[in-house]
Amino acid sequence: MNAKSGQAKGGRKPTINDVARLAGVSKKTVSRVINRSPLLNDETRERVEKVIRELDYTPNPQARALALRRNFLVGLIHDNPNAQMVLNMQQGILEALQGTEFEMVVRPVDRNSSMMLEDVRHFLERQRLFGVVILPPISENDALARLCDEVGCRYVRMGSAQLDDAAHMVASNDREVVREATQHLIAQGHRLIGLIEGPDGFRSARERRLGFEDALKAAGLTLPRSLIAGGNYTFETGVTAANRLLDLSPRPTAIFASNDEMAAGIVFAARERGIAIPEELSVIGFDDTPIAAHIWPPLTTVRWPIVSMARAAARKLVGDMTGGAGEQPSMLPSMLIHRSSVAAPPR
Amino acid sequence: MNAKSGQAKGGRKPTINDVARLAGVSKKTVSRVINRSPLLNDETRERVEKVIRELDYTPNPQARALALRRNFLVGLIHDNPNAQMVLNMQQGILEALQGTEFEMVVRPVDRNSSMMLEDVRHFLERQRLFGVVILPPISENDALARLCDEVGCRYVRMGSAQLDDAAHMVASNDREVVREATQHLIAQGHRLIGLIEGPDGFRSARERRLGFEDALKAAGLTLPRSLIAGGNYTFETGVTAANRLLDLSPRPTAIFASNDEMAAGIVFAARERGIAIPEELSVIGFDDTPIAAHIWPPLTTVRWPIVSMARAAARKLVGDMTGGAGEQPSMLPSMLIHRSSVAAPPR
DNA sequence: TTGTACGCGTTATCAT
DNA sequence: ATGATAACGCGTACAA
Repeated sequence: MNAKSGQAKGGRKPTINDVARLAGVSKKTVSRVINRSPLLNDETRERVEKVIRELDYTPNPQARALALRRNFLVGLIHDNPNAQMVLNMQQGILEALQGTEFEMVVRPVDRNSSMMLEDVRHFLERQRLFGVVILPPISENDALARLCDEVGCRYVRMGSAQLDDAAHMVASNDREVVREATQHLIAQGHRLIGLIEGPDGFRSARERRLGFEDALKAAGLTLPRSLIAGGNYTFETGVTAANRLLDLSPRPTAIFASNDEMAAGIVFAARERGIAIPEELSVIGFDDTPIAAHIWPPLTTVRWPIVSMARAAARKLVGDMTGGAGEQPSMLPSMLIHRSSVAAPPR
Repeated sequence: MNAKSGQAKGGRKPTINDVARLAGVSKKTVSRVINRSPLLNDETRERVEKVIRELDYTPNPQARALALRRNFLVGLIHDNPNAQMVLNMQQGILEALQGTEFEMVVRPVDRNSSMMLEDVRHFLERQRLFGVVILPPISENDALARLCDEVGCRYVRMGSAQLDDAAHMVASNDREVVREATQHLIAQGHRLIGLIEGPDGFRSARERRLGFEDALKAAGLTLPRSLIAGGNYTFETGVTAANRLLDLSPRPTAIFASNDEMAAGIVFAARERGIAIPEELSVIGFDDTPIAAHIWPPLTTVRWPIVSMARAAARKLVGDMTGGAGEQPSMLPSMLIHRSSVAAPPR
């Protein structure tokens, strides 16, 4: 006679055996209830579910992971330097995982490390994650996506454009919304508009630049190379790039920066030089991170629907398990947020 | 004859059985090698380790979790609204976990929810975490710490003062460093110094206020109630509180804010009113989040050693396992960072 | 539709 | 010091 023949007691948490015994069925039947097997007598199911409720039974995740050779963990792979963005993504993912049996494990990677792919492979193979959500910019790495496929790990990538099929991608319409933003500047009367780009090789940088160019082209404006400054998505490079643009003569009357950090750098540089914003210089950023609203003047910027995107990505990942939150969108629109950093150019 | 009698092949990852067979020992012996059992023949150990290397064997975490009734996961419990701080903590924890078998799972909680404790209990009991790191301000909740004890989960709390014994706490010296910061203002000649507090019930808010008062008292200055404004650690409450203080007559010539967000609010409010910083108003913040360096003028502030604290906390948690990074400190000092928001008062 | 017997990969018990 | 055997809690062939 072993311990299991007794009632669940002594602090021991109830197991599937306890449920089976009390419900007068076999383990397998309980297992079927847990896993929502369709071929089950309704009556039996209800009896089992009743016992589950009474015992407050929850399946042991470790045991399930071993048997299924798959953990109930969703990984978040990122190499994003922007804290607010990463945290918003985490929030979105966690919202989607709310009430499910999934947990989120975070895995930062180093884009520039030669070991990156090997590290991730090791991670995925060892932990047997249910799936991963990959944040930009590392999400643009196709080799990483292929690696996930190889090791049999589901994935959803987030980014500024459709880099993958709908099942594996949640994107925003960066190009379109930047075109809108630039058109807004043009509509205010600006003709000499500078651009601070994101780093080479980033899809987001490219999309935003394309949108910028689209707007100028549509308005019949030319874009001299000198009005484009390179940045690295950091505040410091924003300052440097802004200084270069503000040294120009004639000086641009407006600048679009590919993200808020760099836009904050513009404001900083302008302030140092005594250039008034928006009276003498209009600025538009991108992301709508808190800094955009907290500097002076508050920045007109583009709001990336980060939380919704992350939520959609996570739902896409676990959707089939949790009984379908239905089809998840693969494209979520950004929108222009009007604050106080844009005005008509000085006359 | 079952599959295991063959060589490890066909993409199957090697198991402890493969190692045992090839090394000509039993599973248990391999297990002893993995778990660094002291009672082992050196010769045997080396033979096993050689096979482990050759096979590139790694123990299956899911199986270990089931057998040990303990997952190799470190939880991060937080209710912190400051993204940069949370992400820095994550970074510190991950640095400590680097190269170990541990992963980090993130768990935000709602301080104000009546279900908070129940949720966390459920989480801890289900996931059988190895341990958790608890971030402020939820780390100040003693009931949460007791809960961890109850369910047999190790924990380390982070905070602004020693709230627990050294094994369960990593703190900073907020009170002392705020005293220093305030003394710096006094040394510049300020006599009318305002304080924007953190929210009631936060230990950090209390410690920082005490440090502020310490300095005034030591300098023989009085602190009229009107010079203390309440805040909520948010930018917006910083603006509101600053406006109240700046309406005073005579107006304070310096303000210490209990965090950078609120300090940024002061700068914002001053800018709206045309009050020049630091010429007409000196400001000191706390935390040294990026915003402090990115607004104009760059903020003098206190740098919290967040990453180091988190690293120490995580090491404290897993230290006994990973072969001891030695004793971890329970107190890490903050330091004053001098930038451009402090000057002598106008005469 | 339901149950039996076994596998998942590891650690623990108790021998020797 | 080492090994045989039984847990750990759940899923799955395959039989009934």
